[in-house]
Parts: sequence; structure tokens; C-alpha cells
Amino acid sequence: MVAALVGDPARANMLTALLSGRALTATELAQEAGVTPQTASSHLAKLEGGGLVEPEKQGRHRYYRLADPDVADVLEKLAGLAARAGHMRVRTGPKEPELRRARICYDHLAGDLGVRMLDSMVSQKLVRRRKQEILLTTDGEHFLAKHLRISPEMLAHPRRPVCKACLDWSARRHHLAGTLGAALMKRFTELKWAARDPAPGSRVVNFSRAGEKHFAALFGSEGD
Amino acid sequence: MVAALVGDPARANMLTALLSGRALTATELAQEAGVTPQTASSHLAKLEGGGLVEPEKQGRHRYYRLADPDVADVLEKLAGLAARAGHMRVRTGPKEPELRRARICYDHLAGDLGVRMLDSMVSQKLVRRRKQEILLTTDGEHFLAKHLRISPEMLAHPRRPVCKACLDWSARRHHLAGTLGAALMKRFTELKWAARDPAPGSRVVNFSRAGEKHFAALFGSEGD
DNA sequence: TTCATAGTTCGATGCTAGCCGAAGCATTCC
DNA sequence: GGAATGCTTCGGCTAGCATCGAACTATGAA
Repeated sequence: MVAALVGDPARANMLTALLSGRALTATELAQEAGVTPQTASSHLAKLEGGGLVEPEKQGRHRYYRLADPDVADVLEKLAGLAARAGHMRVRTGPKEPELRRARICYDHLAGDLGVRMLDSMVSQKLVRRRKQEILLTTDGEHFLAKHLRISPEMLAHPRRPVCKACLDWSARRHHLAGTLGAALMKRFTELKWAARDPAPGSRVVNFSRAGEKHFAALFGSEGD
Repeated sequence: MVAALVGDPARANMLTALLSGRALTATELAQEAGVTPQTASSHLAKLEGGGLVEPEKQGRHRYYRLADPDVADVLEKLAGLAARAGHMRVRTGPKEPELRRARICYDHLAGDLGVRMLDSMVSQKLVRRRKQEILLTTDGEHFLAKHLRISPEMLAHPRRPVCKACLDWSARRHHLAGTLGAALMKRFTELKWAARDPAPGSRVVNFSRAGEKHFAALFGSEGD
């Protein structure tokens, strides 16, 4: 069972360290987990067997990375649940502040900016929200067309909802997923407001100076 | 840590049983997990402490249900990862063959017959299916009206989808939920093709001789 | 070659947590 | 009231697994 793998504290620490998207060596992971290399080796073998991490041999190092974006997604959601129950681990969220601020979750924006965007859309009545369900309003359609040239037709998809609440790992609140979440992220990139960090495997999203301004104009600045 | 809670086999079985959305009593969950009531009580206290399940007292029973759609979402994703890694669970399903064959899941048909019905509907193109999402086709509407006198208006509901894929506990595959799943089960009962087992608390559904024939005529016999 | 570093395997140890029997509340039925 | 059912608490037992020391392999450097 996969959950049992994640359940052990040492392994959970390793996986959390890998959530940044970087690949780490076995020794580094041992330090992160606070165990000896022998113990770490045993854990890593189990994680590999469970399909959660993938090794890459390079010289006399063994680099490990998360096997899959799906794995990262599940880990974040688990952390979100844990946070809500007050069962937060001592070390919360990503250490890197950029990762906490803006990052990619599958194909949409997560982190503080992602959460703030959804908050702002709700308060501007661009979407209506009922628990898990989020619906785009006509006001929202006009807003998207006017400011971002996103039309409702672009959002239609046979097997994916337009809006979906996605639990944010670091912020412990929801951000916007679904085809709209993806379309927004795509547009931000096209407009050069933001770009994924070029480092391989990194999930950080960097906003440009101008992009940040435009974003704030549409979805509020710090305050809200 | 939440993952540790899900990691234990007994608790995982309980949570899997609750994935149907139905609330189950502590004793039922003990049976599902294959442990004694005392042990189950301890597990349920932990799950409740972790915010994964919520109790509801009713007479001398304690019903438990999943605390939140987010919890169900995470559990499904975990199951997905586990399945991908070929780590399918060993201890599986109900011992009673009748329960495995046909039972009630909330208000619709589950078990082998439920799974077979959905399979047949897909291959007959009565519904179109993509992953979790299921859509009724016009062919399907005609079929339902002609053979079962179920009209699209009967299926409309503000908050509930017409079709929904529901993970089948025993078969580990999906059967049909949603208003259509409920309407079908209701019609089967009205037509006296099937009836819920009169034993209190039983979730078994018994098909009559004639009912089984009619069912097979519409949704295929053994083969598919 | 010899040495140093990275990582794994093996064996022994110790702690955790799941498990059940027995007993104790709580609720409902007769 | 008494009996039956649903569920929980307590105590002791046991198995599993995480942990580490020591020894072993492999790569790279001097």
C-alpha cells in the first residue's frame, strides 16, 4: 500500500524534501530525514519499489527524484489534509519561499498567488462557490474575455470541469484548477507575466516585474 | 501524519468501504476490515482524530462517513497510485458471495451485476465514458425510455449528476451511480426484478428468476 | 596501487502499534 | 426492572519494522 510508504516519518521527510522538484542524492536525503545512510538506503529501496521515486545513477552518486507529477500532487493533497486536522508536521510546507509563493500544480497556478487569485475571483463575483463546486458567472466570462481574451469556448472540455477547487499544499486553502485554471496559467505565460523556472524539474513559477503588476491589478495586491 | 492512518490495512479497508459515500456503523466497518469490534473502535478513534471520518450518533449506533470530499479525492488518488505500481491490495472484498454479486451502494446497484451493467451500457453506447465522467447518449435516452420507461426529466436534479462512476468495493471497478443509477435500481424494484434483502442492515440485493432474465436481456449475460 | 567517498547488505536490537479477551457504559427492547 | 445489542476502555501479548553497527561493493582520485 502506497499510503504506508508515505506514513513513515523518515520517508515522509524525504518525500517532502523532493517536493521541490529537485533530485537529491541518497546521502542528502538521509540528512533530511535525520537517519543514517543505511536506514535511508532501505527506505529509498522501498519508495522505489512503490513507484514513488525514481533513481538516476551519476558517477558514484545516486540521485532520487519523485517518479511523477501525480506523486507530487498526491503528496501535496495529503499534506493539505494533515494541516487541516492540526496534525501539521513541525516543518511546514516548502522551505523555499519562491515555491511557497507561486508554483505549478499539474498545469495551473498554486501557492500564495494561486490562492489569492481564487479569493479575489470569488469576492469579485467572477465565480460562485459552493463548497467544492465552483461555477463561472457571466460577470466572470465578461471579465475573462475583456482582460485576458479567454472565451468560454476555449474552456469547454468533454472530461474536465471548467472550475475545480484544488487543495493548496503550502497555503492550506484552495486554489483554482480545471480548464480555467490551466487557461489562466497558459495566458500568463503567453503574456510573459510569468514563466516556469528553467531549472530541470523545478516547479517554481517566476513572475516578471510587469507581470506582477498586471496580476495585482486584476486579482488584488497584497492586502486581499 | 494522515498517510500513516491510511497506511494500515485495516483502516484502509474501512476507508475503502466508506468510499461509496454511504455511512456505515462501527460494527459494519469492523466486519469490512476483518477485525474485532474493539480493534475497529480504536482505529475509528484514530481516523476521527485525524479528521478523515466523521461520526454521527443515531440511537445505539454510531455511523461513520468520510469527513469531506477532499478526503475521498485523496483516497481515490492514492488508490490510483497503488494500482499503477501493481500494489493491488491482497485482502479484498466481502466473503459473502451474494454481497459480491449484487448489493446496494447508497441507492444504486453495486457488485458484479452493477459493474457488468455499466460495462454493457458502455459497449452498447448508451453512455459515453471518459475516466470518471459518464455521459448519457441520445441512444441511451431512447433505450431507457423504450425498455424501462425512464425519461430524461426524471433524472434531472440540481445538485446531483445523472451519471457518476462509483468505485466498486468488491470488483475494484466502477459501477453506475448518480440519478440514473438510482432510477434504475428503483425501477428494478418496482418491476419486481430485484429486492433488497429483508434482513435488517443487509445490503444484499436479491434478483428474482424472471428479473435476472430481463436484466440479462438488456445488459448482457455472463460474457461481457 | 592505495586511499577516500557513496552507497548497499546483513544481522541484531528495541520500540511501536495492532490485536484480542474481558469488562464496563449506553441505549433500546420486552 | 432485566436482557440484549452496540460500542468503548483497559491490559497484556505479539509481530513487524525502523534503526544502527559492521562489513562489503563500486566509483573516482592520487
